[in-house]
Amino acid sequence: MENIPSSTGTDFIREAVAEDLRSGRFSKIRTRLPPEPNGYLHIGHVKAFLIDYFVAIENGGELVLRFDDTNPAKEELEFVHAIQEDAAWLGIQWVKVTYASDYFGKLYEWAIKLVKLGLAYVDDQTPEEVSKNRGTLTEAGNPSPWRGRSVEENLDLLERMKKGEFPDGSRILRAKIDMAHPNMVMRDPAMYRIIHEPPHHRTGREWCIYPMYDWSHGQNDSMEGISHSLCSMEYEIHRPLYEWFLQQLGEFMPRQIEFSRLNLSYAMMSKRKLRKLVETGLVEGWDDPRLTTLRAMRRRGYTPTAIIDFIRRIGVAKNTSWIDYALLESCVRDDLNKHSLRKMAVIDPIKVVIDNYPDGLVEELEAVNNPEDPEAGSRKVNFSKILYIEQEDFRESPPPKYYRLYPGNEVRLRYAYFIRCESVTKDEAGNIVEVHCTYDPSTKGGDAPDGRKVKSTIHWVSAAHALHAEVREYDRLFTIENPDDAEDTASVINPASLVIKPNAKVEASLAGTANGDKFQFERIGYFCTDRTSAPGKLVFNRTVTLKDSWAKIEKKQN
RNA sequence: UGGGGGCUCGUCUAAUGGCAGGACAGAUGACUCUGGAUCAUCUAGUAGAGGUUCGAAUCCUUUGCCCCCAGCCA
Repeated sequence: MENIPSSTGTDFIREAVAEDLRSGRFSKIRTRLPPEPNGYLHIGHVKAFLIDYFVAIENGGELVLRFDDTNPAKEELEFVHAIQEDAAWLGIQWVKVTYASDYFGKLYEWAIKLVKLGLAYVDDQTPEEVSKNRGTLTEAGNPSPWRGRSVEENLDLLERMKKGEFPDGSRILRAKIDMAHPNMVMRDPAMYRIIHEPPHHRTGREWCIYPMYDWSHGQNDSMEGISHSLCSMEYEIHRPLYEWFLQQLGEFMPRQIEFSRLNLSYAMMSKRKLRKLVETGLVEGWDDPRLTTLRAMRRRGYTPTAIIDFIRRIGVAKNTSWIDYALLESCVRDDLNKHSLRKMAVIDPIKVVIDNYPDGLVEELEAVNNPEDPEAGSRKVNFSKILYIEQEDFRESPPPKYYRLYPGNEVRLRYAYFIRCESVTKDEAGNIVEVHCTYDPSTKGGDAPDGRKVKSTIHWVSAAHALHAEVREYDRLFTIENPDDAEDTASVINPASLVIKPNAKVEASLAGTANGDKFQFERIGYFCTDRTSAPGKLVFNRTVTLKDSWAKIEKKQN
């Protein structure tokens, strides 16, 4: 996959892995991608995924995609497909796809082993009792009255739990560790709980008990021969338990290493809140281009290269960090600048009439496709007497430092001619309906033979040849940096996060564009063709704006 | 308050006892047929206090602040 840049530099995880290889602790690197199929992938997952992927391939190792499907109440087949599709789009490659549920049988055998070792027991307490007896952060918990059951009774009860003899919530299997442990995770953690409904999306009704994360993840890692189980910081306190289980079982022990998760400003990362956002219709769906799900970013026009570059640039560490959304945008601009074709598009048109240009004449002018890439070649654009330019590019009374078109000023029409504004015509309400200009025929192509300069070049389209289009301008979805913290999501939605421009005019070469095509509309920004676009009804999404230093100047002036 | 983790320019991140560097953001300028891109320059940081050392972001002591953990979620 050509769009996977090899990652550079090092970090504490790569150093640890290299050291493990040197010391012989592991001879082959195998990592795993552990998504739970209960939602769509978002930018937060991408960091973890790419660390797993790159750590594997940089060391000649391999990656296993393992779905963590241990809770039938939350997981759906739909997400199993969507996750693979999104991860593949990013360019991640795995040697095989597995499921935690593939190992339910073996895991059950291991549980029996622990019971026989006297290290696990069936607890009949209600969930409330279990919770109450766990103690608090500062007080030890109380042992369950069922903690002392015989191995035989535990074995019998576990078998019957598995067969479905008991209702949900009536019993659990717990590890017997230490109810007074200062780390709450070690206070006799639950291993299996009883769940009858709904049936599991892969194993159906075969099982009535399902393992908890702690009693599944490490065991699966071990069974699959994972060398490094890389995860986020919140699992750090689970590591003692991860190691305890495998030690008691005497099984192969992978190394768990934790790193800080990605926090991105203005992005919603909470799966629960994200789902609610979609379900309440505040956004168009999981691929609404304002979201930071992978499919939304794809629809917005973000590229795998840009996203991977972004992850590379933020680094890997253990600090709690908040990444500025501007960094992501910078990566997107970087990639798109190098690779996207330039087009002329006028989003808020105003009519320009070239008074001294011959009626009916149409000229074909040469326009460069991508100044960053000579191999992209050039194209022809039609020029004629009546044009559209951007409303912003004309001012009847210009502010200081405004170099664009205004009465008496001369500018260049990109790849065409120098024009000078002579007058404007207005309707009864005083709105400008036409800007009248004259052109200098000797400046054809954009250069004046007498060597005179203009301070500004503006884009344009020929009215007779332009295509009609709808342009969707996106901005950050939220008004606050951390929308996950907002009590009421609806109240922090940025009302200007989507502005639909229904009357855009674009150059004729855009006629055959299809879903996902990416362009730079010169002087405006990067855009891509939306999936709802059709030949007679073009729709473009704004991926990201160009940097706009005039907007900055103007803002300062106000 | 118990346990675990963290604290370096505004934001991320390097420096592994020896010149605190890079990126994004910001500022200024050069260049330009995109007020884009590019290039150059600048601004800006070791949480506080002690100590060890010729030398400390790094080692020690101590204080402060932030994050995570009391699901039969992952």
